[in-house]
Amino acid sequence: MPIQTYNTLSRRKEPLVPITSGHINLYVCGITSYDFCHIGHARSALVFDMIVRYLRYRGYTVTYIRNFTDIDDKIIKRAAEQNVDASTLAQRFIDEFYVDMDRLGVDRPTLEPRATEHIAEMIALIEELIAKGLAYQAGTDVYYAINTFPQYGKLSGRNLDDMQAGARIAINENKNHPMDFVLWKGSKPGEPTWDSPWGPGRPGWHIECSAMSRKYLGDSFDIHGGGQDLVFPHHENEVAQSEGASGKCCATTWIHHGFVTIREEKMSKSLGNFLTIREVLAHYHPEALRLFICSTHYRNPLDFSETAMDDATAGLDRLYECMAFIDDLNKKESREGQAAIASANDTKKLQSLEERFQKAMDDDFNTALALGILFDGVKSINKIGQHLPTTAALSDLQLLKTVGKLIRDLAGIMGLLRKDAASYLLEKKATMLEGLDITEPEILEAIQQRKDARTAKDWARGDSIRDHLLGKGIELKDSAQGTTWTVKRG
RNA sequence: GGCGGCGUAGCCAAGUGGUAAGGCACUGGUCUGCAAAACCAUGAUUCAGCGGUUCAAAUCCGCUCGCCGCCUCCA
Repeated sequence: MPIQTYNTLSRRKEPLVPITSGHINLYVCGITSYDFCHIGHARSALVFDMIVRYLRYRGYTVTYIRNFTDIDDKIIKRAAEQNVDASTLAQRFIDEFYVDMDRLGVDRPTLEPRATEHIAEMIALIEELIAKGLAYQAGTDVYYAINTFPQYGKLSGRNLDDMQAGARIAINENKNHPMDFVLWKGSKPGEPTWDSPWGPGRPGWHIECSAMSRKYLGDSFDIHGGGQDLVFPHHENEVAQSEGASGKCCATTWIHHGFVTIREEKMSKSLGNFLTIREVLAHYHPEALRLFICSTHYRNPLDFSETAMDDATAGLDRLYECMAFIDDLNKKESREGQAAIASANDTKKLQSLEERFQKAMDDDFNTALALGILFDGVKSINKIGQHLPTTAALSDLQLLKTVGKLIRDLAGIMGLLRKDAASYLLEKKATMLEGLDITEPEILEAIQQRKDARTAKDWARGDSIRDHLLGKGIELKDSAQGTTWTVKRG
């Protein structure tokens, strides 16, 4: 049973059948680099990072191309405001983008081409379109004549008549048809320019992706991805350009992810209600953001809130605590003949975990369900761990360790559990401690005092020390191995 | 006006014809001197509402209500 993916083009789930067996060519529209990235950009990067990792886990080799738009109106405008040139501004925010991606642990794509490095390819493509009668020059601009592409609208599911009824399109005297879009714009004084057969100018937004996807992946490739807002006009126009030029289907499958909202409202630059990745990471662990993003299906809207991030953090802690328990099993004594604790039901559940995970992910990358399966595994592990005797059965230990490693590997596809569990918990403790009015030596001192009091069976004094710590945000846990402490959540 | 999506327990969220995963929160129990953590148990006779198809519907069809996105730069 092949992986099923929802295809925007056909509006349904379809089996993913690569053009070249065993290999997936993927092109994703990346950022326009003129500002810090917000968590909507993070969703895009994380969703496709997950998809690529899953495809590789399933045995495909993947060529993953993600571009940078490093020349565009917004970049020019922002650069002018800041009195720097456009390329300097673009480079600065590409650098900042990498800072964010590295903190999120996003793997680098195979190639990250930039628009400004592919001007020649774009010019060649525009010439090809003109030669085929699909584009025309008007003054110093070149436009795509959408009337020449009968299938225009097939990706976004709309037709020209409907769109004109909306009539939110500014009239441009140069265009033959109001919906024609620009392939090349003649430049105004002071703007970055490149020479072209139509005079000095710069490329329109859509042409870069057609030129670069074609250069690196060929006329036809497997998956083209991006945010839902790119469906129209960006991807619709890409289809017109690429398929107009090649006469072939450009991408078999189109994958579009949903938006991040804040207070149920789409987060966007124009609304000014966006949160940058670094603002979020100042308060939350990168993996908590990843877990949050994987907690719903990639096509659904996702509402960002403190509560949601706290929930995600609690879930991540639960996963790591389980991993820490598994790691500690190495110190545990075992014996071959010891009766096993694991019930038949739990054993069965744990043994089928990978199969269930795959089934969930094969169904259009259902990370929400996949996470549920991992948590279910954690529950079974904890249950067995709860009843493990001092000298455990070898079979129990083997089962726990095997499944623990499996959960870690599978969670890794979503970018989770990539840290050493003990380090994660220690770091977390240290970070949380920073915000509190107490230091670790003070806590350890208090624990020692309480221990002395308890040894003397002075429960009242022991409890008062514990309550005092709790008042400072420190929770104690007594166990056979001694007393440990954690920072109270919330 | 056109196109598309969504509405499942207090919150988040799977489930697209066979009798409601998982997480967070809450409550009771086990454990503990008392706690905490963990575990166990409990929670929707029900999936926005109303009708219809079916032996069977959260899942299919119709209508109603509510919310959201795209149609303009946008992940």
